[in-house]
Amino acid sequence: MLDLNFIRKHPEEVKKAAQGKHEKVDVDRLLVLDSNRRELLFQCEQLRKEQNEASKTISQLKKQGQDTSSLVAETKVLSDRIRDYEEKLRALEPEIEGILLRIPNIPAQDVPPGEDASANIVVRSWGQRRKFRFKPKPHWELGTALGLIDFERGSKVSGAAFPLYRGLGARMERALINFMLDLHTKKHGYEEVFPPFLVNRASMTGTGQLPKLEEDMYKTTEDDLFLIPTAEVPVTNIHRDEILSCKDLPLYYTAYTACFRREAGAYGKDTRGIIRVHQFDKVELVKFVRPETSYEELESLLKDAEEVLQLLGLEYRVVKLCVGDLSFASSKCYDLEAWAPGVERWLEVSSCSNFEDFQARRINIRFRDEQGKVKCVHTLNGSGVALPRTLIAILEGYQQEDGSVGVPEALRPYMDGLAVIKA
RNA sequence: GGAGAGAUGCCGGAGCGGUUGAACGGGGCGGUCUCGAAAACCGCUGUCCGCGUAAGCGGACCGGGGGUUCGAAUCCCUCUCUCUCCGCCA
Repeated sequence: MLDLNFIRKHPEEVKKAAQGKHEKVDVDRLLVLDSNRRELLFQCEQLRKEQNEASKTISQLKKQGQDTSSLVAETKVLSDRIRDYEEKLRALEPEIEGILLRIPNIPAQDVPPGEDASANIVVRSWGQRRKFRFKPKPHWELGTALGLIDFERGSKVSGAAFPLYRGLGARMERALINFMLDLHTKKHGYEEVFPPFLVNRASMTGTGQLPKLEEDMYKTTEDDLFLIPTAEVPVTNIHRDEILSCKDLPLYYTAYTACFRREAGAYGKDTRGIIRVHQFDKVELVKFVRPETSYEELESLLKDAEEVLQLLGLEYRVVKLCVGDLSFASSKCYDLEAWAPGVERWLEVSSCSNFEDFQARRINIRFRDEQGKVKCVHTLNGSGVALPRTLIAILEGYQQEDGSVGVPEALRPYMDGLAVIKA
């Protein structure tokens, strides 16, 4: 959510940002409603003042044993008028709130212009392209042949795009999770948290998934709980409605969670393998920081995620998203894409964003600075990293001509020293 | 799932429907004292919104939302959460 004050002062900037992100919002309508609201509020508060004074007088008169009936009658009229105003205000607020919640965050200065992913900029690349002397297979062939992934039984149990990992496949999944959590907690200084996988509506709205993406979420209608599409939701909401001490900042959290996505708009896309699935594992990084440090913090968060891929020996590139590809809530975002030689594609395994104060304002996370002033924190998050596509990059990248797959050195301690997965 | 109790400021904890933004205690901050510290004493200790360049003025807030009333932290309804007991259960 943007600061209403800021929108009042810079409506054109807000409109431009919304347009750049392909969001339709009626900023002019908001400004009209807002000015109506303020007018009503002022009137209402004047009346309340009168009412407060009258009440005080009544109280005093009663103590003196005097008759108050005429003043009470007068104040009754006042009270009714106040009620009128309150009703008008109450009628106005949902629409204001509604528009406000649908206005996207403003891209940072250095975010490149552009309509879609084709305008994104590759900032850097890491690793060497491996030369194969045979045609590398896609992961679904490798995974099935080695008994790591059972697609048929997964869909029997739950449906399409619910892979069942088994044997060393399941083991490698767990190895990856542990490896990443250990790296982020022991080397990068994050606190490990294990949050609930179902969250309430307030949390979903807080981080911006609602109201926009409701149809993309699994939900339990009975209890109005949502299955988290990312750990960002529960972890960022840890500090909802809190005022932190400046001594607490910065806060770094890392969390493993399963993630659930209906992928409602994506039917028919990436149907094979585990590129796009309804349930997947992810290790997430979340930061709460002082505003003036958030862009440095974004760079270091990105590096923390990159290190995962480096230690796994995976070729990847860092992509800076253009305005048109930037998500609703973020000011600036880098994607990490790992190379998958079997499907011959760059796969997005991480997305690292700075939201500035957009989420913090929406969910009320602030801090008290050294002068005692209360300000919004800046929030950041990034995947560190998402598992299925990382697993793809490993299986396809480490495959041998005989159909076996090498285990990245960094994972071996988590897999009883196993170096090769053979049929 | 059944029965009951509760939710107040940074924390603990009061609060006959009428100067209660809220007693009292603790913590924190500032000051006096001290070479320094402790102790003691004094003062301060909220957030949001509106108007205003500011000082300031006004309004709201005692879990959330409604209601009764001239007036609600206090009464009523409802929701959420916490606790105790019973049942069920990984």
